[in-house]
Amino acid sequence: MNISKREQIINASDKLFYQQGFEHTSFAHIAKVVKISRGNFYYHFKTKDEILDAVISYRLSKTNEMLESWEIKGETPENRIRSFINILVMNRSKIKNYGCPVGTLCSELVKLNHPSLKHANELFTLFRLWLKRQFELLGHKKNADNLAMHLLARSQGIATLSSAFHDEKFIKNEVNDLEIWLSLYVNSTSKSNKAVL
Amino acid sequence: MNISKREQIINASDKLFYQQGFEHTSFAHIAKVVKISRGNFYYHFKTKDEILDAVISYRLSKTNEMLESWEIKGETPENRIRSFINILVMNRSKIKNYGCPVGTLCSELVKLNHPSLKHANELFTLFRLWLKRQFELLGHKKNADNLAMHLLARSQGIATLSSAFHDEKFIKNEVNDLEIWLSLYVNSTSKSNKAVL
DNA sequence: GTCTATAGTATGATAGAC
DNA sequence: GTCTATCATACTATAGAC
Repeated sequence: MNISKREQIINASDKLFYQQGFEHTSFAHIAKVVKISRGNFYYHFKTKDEILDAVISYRLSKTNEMLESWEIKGETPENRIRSFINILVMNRSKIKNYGCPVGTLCSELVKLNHPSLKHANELFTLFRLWLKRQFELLGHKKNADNLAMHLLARSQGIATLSSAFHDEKFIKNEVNDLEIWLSLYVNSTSKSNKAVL
Repeated sequence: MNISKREQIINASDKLFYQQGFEHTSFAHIAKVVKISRGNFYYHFKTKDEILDAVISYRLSKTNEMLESWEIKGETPENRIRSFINILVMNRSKIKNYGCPVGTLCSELVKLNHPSLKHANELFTLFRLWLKRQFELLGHKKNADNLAMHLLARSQGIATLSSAFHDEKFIKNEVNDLEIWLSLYVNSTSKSNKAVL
């Protein structure tokens, strides 16, 4: 199983951008990991922004795969949403160390006023639309997008504080709350539960 | 009213670190804003990390002042917590553009593995302990710290998504939910409301 | 496709004149 | 206290040999 140099670069960049941030990661650093010279680098990517876009595209396709697998695996919308909530627990160690890969990338690109922010944002939109559909299937037609955004925001906040305080246990506490929150929205109309956000 | 060059540097850095991020902001950039030469800079601060620490200390003292004013102004713990929630609305324009100054700084320092992360974290801790005290006064003795962390996380998530989607309206929606959430915790024991997180 | 060599720029930081 | 000049380093990026 041979993996192309290009893919190796994307994989390494994906990891490094997550762990060290985009700007802080240099060509030299990526080249060192992939074990190619800095000069050879430019055969594969002309600019650093090109790598960023490739990494975002890579993450988008991985995310799409994940959402599709949840779609197949989860028998009810509730179970599918639980799959989303559970990535916080599954990745708690990484999140504690580096935060959420989507949220921290977008935050950085916002500050850099980077043109690829919109591209990175598609990662959020992917989750947003997927969650929205699940909530619609639960009967929350009008409220679905708000609920999706609410759940995304809760997840982001959990990731931010977990990494700031370097606290894994906090994730479990909050995920527990999230699951209780979700159960209140299962098999209920959006009207009757408006107050329980 | 003369403001010292040192203070001018701290003010400018505070703003620039917030808007552009710490690493992305250079001495040259700060010097340009303050209108001093890059060389003169080193009379006031020996290293860039020294400025960061000064900025964090500055933010800590400003935050302390704010919390004390809420303490005096707010007649009930509920009102004081509402003051906290309302900074999201008050600063919604800045938050939309640059996120939360505390959260985004900590996120960046986490990625940089920067020694001043602990110092920056004191900003979170300041809010955390203050909120914890308010929840204790509301009768939630055992749950107070969890509630404080929960509220902090909710705020962080709101700020992150608002800036990622460049959406101000989302802040108002979520703040509305937060206020409903808070009202459920006013004059109630922690037991009876455990399920309404 | 991979390498070395190197250009050009910006950075953090220092020395010393005024 | 403020300035100019300068250094060493790291970076993105290019040119050209193999």
